[in-house]
Amino acid sequence: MHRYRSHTCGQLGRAAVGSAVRLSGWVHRVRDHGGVLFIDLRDHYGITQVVIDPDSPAFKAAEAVRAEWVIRLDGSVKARTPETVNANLATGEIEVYAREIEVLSVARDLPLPVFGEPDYPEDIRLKYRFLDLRRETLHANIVKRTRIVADMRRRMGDAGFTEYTTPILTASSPEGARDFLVPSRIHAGKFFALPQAPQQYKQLLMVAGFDRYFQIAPCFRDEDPRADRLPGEFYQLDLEMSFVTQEDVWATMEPILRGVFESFADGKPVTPSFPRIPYDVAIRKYGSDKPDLRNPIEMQAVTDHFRDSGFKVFARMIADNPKVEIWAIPAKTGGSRAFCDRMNGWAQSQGQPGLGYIFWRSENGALEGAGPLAKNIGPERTEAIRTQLGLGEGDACFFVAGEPAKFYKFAGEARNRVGADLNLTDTERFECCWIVDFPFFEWDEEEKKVEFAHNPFSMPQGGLEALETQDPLTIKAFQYDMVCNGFEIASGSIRNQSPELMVKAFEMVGLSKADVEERFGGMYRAFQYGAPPHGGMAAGIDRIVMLLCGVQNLREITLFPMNQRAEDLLMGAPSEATPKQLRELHLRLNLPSA
RNA sequence: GGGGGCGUAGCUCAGUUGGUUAGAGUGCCGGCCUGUCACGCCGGAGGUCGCGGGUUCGAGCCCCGUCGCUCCCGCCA
Repeated sequence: MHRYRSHTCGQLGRAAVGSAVRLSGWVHRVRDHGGVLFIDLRDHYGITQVVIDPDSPAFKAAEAVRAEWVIRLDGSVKARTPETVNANLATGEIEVYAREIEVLSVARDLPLPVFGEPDYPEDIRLKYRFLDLRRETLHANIVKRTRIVADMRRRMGDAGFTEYTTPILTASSPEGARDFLVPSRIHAGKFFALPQAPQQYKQLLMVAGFDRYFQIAPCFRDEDPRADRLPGEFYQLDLEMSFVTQEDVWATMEPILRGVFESFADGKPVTPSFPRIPYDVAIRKYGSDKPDLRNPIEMQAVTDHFRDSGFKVFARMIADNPKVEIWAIPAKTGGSRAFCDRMNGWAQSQGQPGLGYIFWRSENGALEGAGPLAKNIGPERTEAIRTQLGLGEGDACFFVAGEPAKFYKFAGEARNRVGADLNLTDTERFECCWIVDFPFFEWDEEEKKVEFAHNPFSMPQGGLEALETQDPLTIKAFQYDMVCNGFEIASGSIRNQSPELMVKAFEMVGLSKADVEERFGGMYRAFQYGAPPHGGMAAGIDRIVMLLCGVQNLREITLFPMNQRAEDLLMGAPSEATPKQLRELHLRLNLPSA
């Protein structure tokens, strides 16, 4: 018999009854009845109930074991009597009667219980991550994550992609996030940077003639964390294709990512065909470039109904500024004063003056719009708004006014809140879409100049001619995101591989040809020696796994995450360097004074 | 860098208007218990009320500062 086990703790069932087995695992739980004693033995695969009778030679040893000790035991499999079967356990039809127990490793008092998974402070969970990871939920999430990544690899391979690895020690990129720097010993005073993404490498791979690259790529950015953004490092399903239009990228990647979602959604429906929503439309309908389409609410402009109306606040805003619009957020089933007041209060807590509303009720058998706005604008205009939005008795509508560019974000949040509070948002599904036609440039209010809206690598729609003739702020890019349930899960573009076009685009944001050569020297050089048209995207693996595991925090799907302050409490990173290390790296510390 | 929330037993939390010896559940230790699977019953240990200062006859509670955790804004091409 094997030194440690003949079976795993998740393996034994009715078919094994009568056989002699050897199991090893952790003591999950002990139930000591004085006479008979039960041990739930746990390993990666499951839990098996072990029974130790008083006449068993193992009884004395069994009385001594404590939670999370590692033991090996020999025993025989017996069927449970019908009334003692545990339907909640995969092995619940049997139990193992132990005759010998060997303690392989004892455990001190636990700083973090495994059994029961009670809520524990984040710092203790991270310091004792090896215990935390034994807990069923987190353990299962990590396994699921690995299976999702394996599934992505398989689907990418099946679609003709090949995985190439790119350097981890690379050059600092001037655009984008803050880099992690690694000092060079050989080159005094110079630094490598960890890649924020393999963006330039994958484009160079296209120039080098490798078609259809992909990589499960580690990415490093030294930015402050969020619940959906880990500090330091994260992973992308990164890919690039040559001789493609954006239609080709969508047609290739949509089935792959839909397939991944369908395989791991636990039966929840996934959008069968992802709608393609232009950026401008998404902003107007949903107030966001990452709309949650589980929420059926679509906003509409109702500016004309308030023009010259009795509601002077809005009417005056419209008259004074041609950019002002009034947007309506229809709220089916929200037609109560309590709900409308609650939304109004929430808006004020968000720093807004308030949130105007109308709600419709039946008065003496007639449908009537209620609320201060309805009174001010009168029944005709109220009815016109109701008709436009398709609302009825028991429904409500909220209004935001101003320049859309300034309020759309708040409107989008209000839309989310209405959908959630009224249970209009169906949380038991995955609703995905493409957001397309992102603007190429945007207006930088602080610097008072045009700036790249996303990145300087994407191709402007209309090419050189558009750059030369069009109002820059109306130029779109071949730039797209994939969005699921309100999260941006992927982003990509058709790249600008023309040196002339790159220089022109940079000139428009106030940079010179020399700047292009300095910032993207390798790539700019490459584009002058036969660059294929190419494009691709990168999907955020951590966020996708988070969605599929149904958790709100990336630490629930990451093996060894850092805390909010970007420290690894288990390994004690970051840590101080020795004087010798610093000397070799030609570094001297200049610490902030306390 | 800025803002919000939290900080009382190992853990989750309660703690009245500022008033006697700061409690419960859980975990831990000991005892009892032959069918439990969140086993049950009895007992015990366990507290710098985050830390420092202030107000007060008296502070877990009020005030000021500070530290830690967390969420958000900035940031994240």
